[in-house]
Amino acid sequence: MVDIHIYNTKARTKQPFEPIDPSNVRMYVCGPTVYDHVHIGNARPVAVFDVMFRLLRHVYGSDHVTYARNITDIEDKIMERAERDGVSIKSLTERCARQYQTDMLKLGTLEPSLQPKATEHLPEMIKMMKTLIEKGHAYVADGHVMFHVASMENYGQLSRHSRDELIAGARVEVAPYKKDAADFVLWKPSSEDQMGWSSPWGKGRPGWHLECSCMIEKHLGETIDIHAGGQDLIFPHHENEIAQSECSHGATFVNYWMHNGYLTVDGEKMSKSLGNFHTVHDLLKEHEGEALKLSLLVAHYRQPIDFSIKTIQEQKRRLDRWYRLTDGVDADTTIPVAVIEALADDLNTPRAIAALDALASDDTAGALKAGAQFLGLLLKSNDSWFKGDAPDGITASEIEVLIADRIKARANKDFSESDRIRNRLESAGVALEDGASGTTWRKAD
RNA sequence: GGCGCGAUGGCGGAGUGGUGACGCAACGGAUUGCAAAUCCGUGUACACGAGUUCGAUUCUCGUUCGCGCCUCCA
Repeated sequence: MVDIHIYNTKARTKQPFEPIDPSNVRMYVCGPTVYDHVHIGNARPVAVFDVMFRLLRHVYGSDHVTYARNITDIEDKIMERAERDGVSIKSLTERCARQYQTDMLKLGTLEPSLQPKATEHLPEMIKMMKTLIEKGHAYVADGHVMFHVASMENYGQLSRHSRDELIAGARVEVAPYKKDAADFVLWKPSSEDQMGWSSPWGKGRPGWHLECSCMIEKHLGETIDIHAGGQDLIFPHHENEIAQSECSHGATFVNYWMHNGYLTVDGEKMSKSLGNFHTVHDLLKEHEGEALKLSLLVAHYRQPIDFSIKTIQEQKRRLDRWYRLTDGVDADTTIPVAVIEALADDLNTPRAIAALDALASDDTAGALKAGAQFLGLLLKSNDSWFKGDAPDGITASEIEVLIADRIKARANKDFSESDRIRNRLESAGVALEDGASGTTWRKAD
């Protein structure tokens, strides 16, 4: 049995991973709010924790891991966007959720076991709020249901923020209905024309944190093994999930918290206002999904990544090399130990990739293929990888005709004609390679 | 202000108390009509200053610089 070690945010240290139930290891990852295309930063946790999912399946068996990744389809930004675009909330969220799932699959990630949606868990949310009110952890004020932070002894255990610090550092105006500046919203009132659900406290909608607590409890149980997401979620999102869940059921909420580092562009956080915003959807038009995914895995997940197109191109070249080497080679039936060991050490993907590079030679191509495919790479045929859909403006058969003409010219030592044909193909985006077994072509980079 | 993270060669990026991971780029060579692809070869990197040590890029302290979070952003 492989020993997995995980850096646990709760303990701020690397710990051996011991599942609650090896026959059902449970992991939850915070997914996107669906109101637009997701950006490449949103894809980082998806790519990273997909590797975790694969590793857990490898170690505990593919039928013994449950991985849930939620879709947040209730949020004020959704309402604003739907109104701006004049579309219904439902059509907006469903379209975006579908697009998200399609794009993530193109990155070569596995489909999670479950993809629960907030809108499907209103009864559970109402039930949790009732429990929290009964137990004195929440109160009703001015149409809101608020979580009362002071009612929880060890609030702040994950982020290491004390309630006092929060109040001292508060940057926003304290809403008048709050008993305490640190209190947060479980439920807020909706006007007639806003999205909302009926509840014992009137028509309203849930606060952001409540859905994750409820979906985890319903689908995975009161205590789960791994909860993951971006570093920015540590506070307030995950801290408040802990508060809601542990105060409502009393059990430990999560044993291992994993948080991926930020992805920046030119050293700055990606944001629309800075104009450095790259959506996965757009990137997939220009770049291979596998190259995109590898770009997200070349750095350790807890390190920041300064994203660039150059990185994608570098990873494309690495994959080109791996594809050439493994052409026509069957993948070994076992995954290289070095790859598994690297991943088991707190998901050290750079080391796993280096291990694959070390296997990138003719006599270990089968191992390379097995290891790469374990990560969801090298899954295409070489034809599809190098040729893909024929480049714009020229068909594969036209290319073959020109190659045949060029072979004739070369046989006649008519190199000016030969080069003319090659240049013509090059300007059409086709690169030629004269190998020992003849001339082949591929799409130029 | 509070909490936390980081600084490795031209670039990306692991790791380690004592032989320069790995990849990209660059350069030289082989191969090629020329290329491409491939193969062989080439590199005195660990922000700065102290300390601990036989020995520090790795441990400790300090400095500088950069970044994130502090109520709804992965």
